[in-house]
Amino acid sequence: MTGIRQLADHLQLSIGTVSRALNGKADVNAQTRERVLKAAMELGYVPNQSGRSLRKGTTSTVGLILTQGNSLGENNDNFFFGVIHGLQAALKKHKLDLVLLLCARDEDPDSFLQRMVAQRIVDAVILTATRTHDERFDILRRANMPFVTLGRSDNLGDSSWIDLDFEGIARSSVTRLHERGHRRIAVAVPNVDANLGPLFLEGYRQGLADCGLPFDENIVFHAETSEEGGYDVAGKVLATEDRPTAILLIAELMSVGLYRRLGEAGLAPGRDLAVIAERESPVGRFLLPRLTCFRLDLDALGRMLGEMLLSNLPAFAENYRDVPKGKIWPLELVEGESDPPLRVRDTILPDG
Amino acid sequence: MTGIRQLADHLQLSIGTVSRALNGKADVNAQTRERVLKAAMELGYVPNQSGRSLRKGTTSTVGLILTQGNSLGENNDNFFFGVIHGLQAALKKHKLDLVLLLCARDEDPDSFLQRMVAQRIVDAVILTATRTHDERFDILRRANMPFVTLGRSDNLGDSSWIDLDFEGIARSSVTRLHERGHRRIAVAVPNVDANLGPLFLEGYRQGLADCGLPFDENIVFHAETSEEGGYDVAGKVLATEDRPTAILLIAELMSVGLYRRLGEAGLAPGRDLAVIAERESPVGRFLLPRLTCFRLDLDALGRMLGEMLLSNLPAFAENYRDVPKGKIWPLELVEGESDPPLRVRDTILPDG
DNA sequence: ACACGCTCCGTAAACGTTTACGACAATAGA
DNA sequence: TCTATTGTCGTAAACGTTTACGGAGCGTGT
Repeated sequence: MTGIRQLADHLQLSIGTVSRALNGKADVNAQTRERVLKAAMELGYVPNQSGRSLRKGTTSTVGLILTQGNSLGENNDNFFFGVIHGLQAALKKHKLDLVLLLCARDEDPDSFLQRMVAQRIVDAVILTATRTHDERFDILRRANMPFVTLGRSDNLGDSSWIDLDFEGIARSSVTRLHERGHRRIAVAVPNVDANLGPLFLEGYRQGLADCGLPFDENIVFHAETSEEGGYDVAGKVLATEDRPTAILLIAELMSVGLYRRLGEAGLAPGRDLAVIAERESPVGRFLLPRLTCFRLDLDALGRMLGEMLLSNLPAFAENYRDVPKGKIWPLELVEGESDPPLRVRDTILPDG
Repeated sequence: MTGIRQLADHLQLSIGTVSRALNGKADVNAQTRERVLKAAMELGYVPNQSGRSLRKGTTSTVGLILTQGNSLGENNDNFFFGVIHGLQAALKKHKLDLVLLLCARDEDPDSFLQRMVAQRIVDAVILTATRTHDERFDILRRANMPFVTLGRSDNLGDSSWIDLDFEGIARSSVTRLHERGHRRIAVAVPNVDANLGPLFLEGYRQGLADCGLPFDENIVFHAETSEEGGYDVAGKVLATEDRPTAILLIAELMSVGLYRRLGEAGLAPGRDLAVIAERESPVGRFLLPRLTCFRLDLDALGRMLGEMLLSNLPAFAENYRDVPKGKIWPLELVEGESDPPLRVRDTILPDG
């Protein structure tokens, strides 16, 4: 274990000078700085993080809080790793490291967060899987811990956030399906307290209103945002009287279970039930028929999330003045074959 | 921010006594300990991690190293979160925290690890996605950093490890398919340097030998362990002369792409090509036909991984003497409908 | 010759803990 | 009564850094 002490001894310098040389301070001779840098490289010296952060009062790491079961692991997994890539890129510019803090399944997310911030193991955090009303914001504000969120909430205050345009995609999906001849469109939303559920539903209602279609809560289904949830929803759809001809899924993974359930009933996705899902994924791309869904630039989203965070850190804020406080992230339709125009069967469609 | 100083002042005690009280040392009056604990709770005091770990020389956190693209994110995601659950349970008993350290896509995994261990931000690490020959072991040993690996390698030395029984499942899969009438069985292995590829292939060869079947490298396919990889493999299978009647997949996600490609060709998985995949997943469970695959107790695996790690930490080793050094983790067949007995078509099968 | 500024470097304090050590009182043993 | 022991607590050093401060050396301008 080579510390700054050993390095200084080896160089016949004081540790103060060595430290200043390594940290790029001005008052050190260019030549000796070279010597120090070279020796540090040779001896494999890396500053001890505990000592450094104790003195500086800052750890140079930010934490991405993941709550298992609600945001990751069970269902929408690959989403985060796309975001993380952009996030790391943004943080890297200022030599900030990212660590993932995973709340255990049996631990309360709020007290987990409390523990993490009190320990001061990170300088800032990124929150995901926001609830409609989220107490974690208060915890962070009390602890004076900078943060941004991926997801909105009703008590966000003036904190920074990014969220997907759930209203927009639900609304435009309804319109699209309407244009394709569908008059009875179902929707599947999560059965847990996640903020995106109400938003998606709101867009759905707006879309119905746009098209002059009635809202019927009998075809609003609540389910897990997983394959299993999709399977269950499909079962309910099949059991519905006046069966819908199309459905909007809040999570693309649901389509897998839905496809299966339809197949068991001898029905074909697309032909017998049009499907549009919230987000593009490798699974949806390789289903048959290919899933119609929405795409977003995960990398760019992650980068902006990182920049938002930086704009909240006093040390870097000056470089990020033009970063917005909040952002509704746009998604782009990816046409699959899962929502073809409604086939006219034995009768002419009522209004067209 | 309330530190131990404020706590001590508030209690009219010295910080030494307060610290000893909080840490459960013997030489402190039971009554004053109560007072301290109560006050700490009220003031919301949590020891500063930097100060604590600087003094103790230990951080009470272990790091799970994830290398994007190779182990997580792109493909086999939900696997890790099952393991992590058990892992956290094991570590929690000794108040150790788990952080996930995610190597950025554009960073070299080796230097990333080097940086992480040198900073001493964690006391120990868990390695995943082991390569056939993995230099990271040397890095860790040089740095005196305890570690365990999820996956074997040829230079493991006497380090602790757990790995899935890739040979076993490949071998038994071949036997199973042979019993069901298949004589020409293909296999798909990863196209990157991951240790599991050769192991899977070895089991495959053993299985062929057991059944008296010839090995034909024309039906050994190398591909990404993803949906896309499965799609590609299916294309190659279809283009093979003397087409195989069954295939073994190293990753369950490949089945999605494979199913699609078969569907495009008007063929049905199971009926026209029997499929067995390495691991159970929600996706496989809801495909049609349901995937035949192998199940393992992820939670138990994670727990054992945690215990192995603890047995390598001097502070806890005594409690974990009976933990083995290495373990080949067993998997159990889950029968789906993707590998039915081979239909006899116009001819009787050669040998029965 | 003197004052002054500049460059470069060493000194030492500080960050928040833990812990070895010693001090003191009270108790027990003789 | 004297000594030894035990229980409880305060003191201060230590962990590895960073950084405010001061000082030595040297050149420059007057």
